[in-house]
Amino acid sequence: MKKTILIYGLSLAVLVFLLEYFEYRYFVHELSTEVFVFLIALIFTGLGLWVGKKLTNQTKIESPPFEQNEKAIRYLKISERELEVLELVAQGLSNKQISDKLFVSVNTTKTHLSHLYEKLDVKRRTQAVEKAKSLKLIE
Amino acid sequence: MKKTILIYGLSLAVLVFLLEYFEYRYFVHELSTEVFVFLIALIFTGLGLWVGKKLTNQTKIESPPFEQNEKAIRYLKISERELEVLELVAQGLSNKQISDKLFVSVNTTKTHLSHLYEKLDVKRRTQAVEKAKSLKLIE
DNA sequence: TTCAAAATCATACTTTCGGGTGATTCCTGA
DNA sequence: TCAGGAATCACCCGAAAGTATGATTTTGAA
Repeated sequence: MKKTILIYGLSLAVLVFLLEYFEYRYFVHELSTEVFVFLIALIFTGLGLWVGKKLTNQTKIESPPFEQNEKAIRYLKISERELEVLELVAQGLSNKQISDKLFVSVNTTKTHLSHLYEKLDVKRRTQAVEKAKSLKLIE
Repeated sequence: MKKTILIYGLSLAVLVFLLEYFEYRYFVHELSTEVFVFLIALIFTGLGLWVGKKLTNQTKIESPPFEQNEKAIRYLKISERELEVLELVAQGLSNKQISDKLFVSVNTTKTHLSHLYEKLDVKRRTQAVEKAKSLKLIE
């Protein structure tokens, strides 16, 4: 951002400097003035476009990255382990597969899920995933 | 987009026209040429920014709205009815609820789902939703 | 018109989920 | 030290989901 503005300022300065340096009056008068104005306009339209692109690109890069809603997680009192289970559920794993990944029994996974459903106020895993994503608890 | 370009072109034309009209040579020579060039640069930088904003705004408005991947749907030979079921599954509905919404029996819903799982190459509804979303079959 | 795909439904069976209850261990903050 | 939350596990039961197979009807394209 700062760099962009700097480059823009420098371009302006360089242009003015070059005009001075080459005694542009003589040079310019060999071209038609319309052409000269047109060139300046073109160059600075380009610069404007470039600057605009730089500026908007930054906002684009800032928004997409996932930002977990930790306040909601705290508010809903969802524990670490429950969140882990939730993420695996969202990946489409079965309770058995989740249990194997976390090195616990299926019963444990089911207990975590029960608590999750209660906290999220849902009845099924698909709803839990849906809600968790809308609340940005998971990606 | 077309309008934006049109306005840009018109601005250029108007500028040139005005220069002619006011016999700009005399006018301009009363200002220093640096100032004149600077003004032109400023105006067209602004125009460039404006055009850039218009153009990127369009891409911003066009990208967020969901764009269904119809090629994938055709490629996977997923039928209309199957897609409907898929959407309802993604909303966290049970087979019973889906059946009621579509006025068919649970058996029918299950049949559609079986076909879907085969086409999407998954085993469970949560996986189907996951995959369908990543393929942009559904929102 | 004919053929294939799509949509519908059924029956039967297996697996997975989810609910309920209760127990143990560990850790932390009052 | 004591209460409470978190994590762990078990057992049972019923509901939901998924698999397999087969059948009928509708529909659209060749």
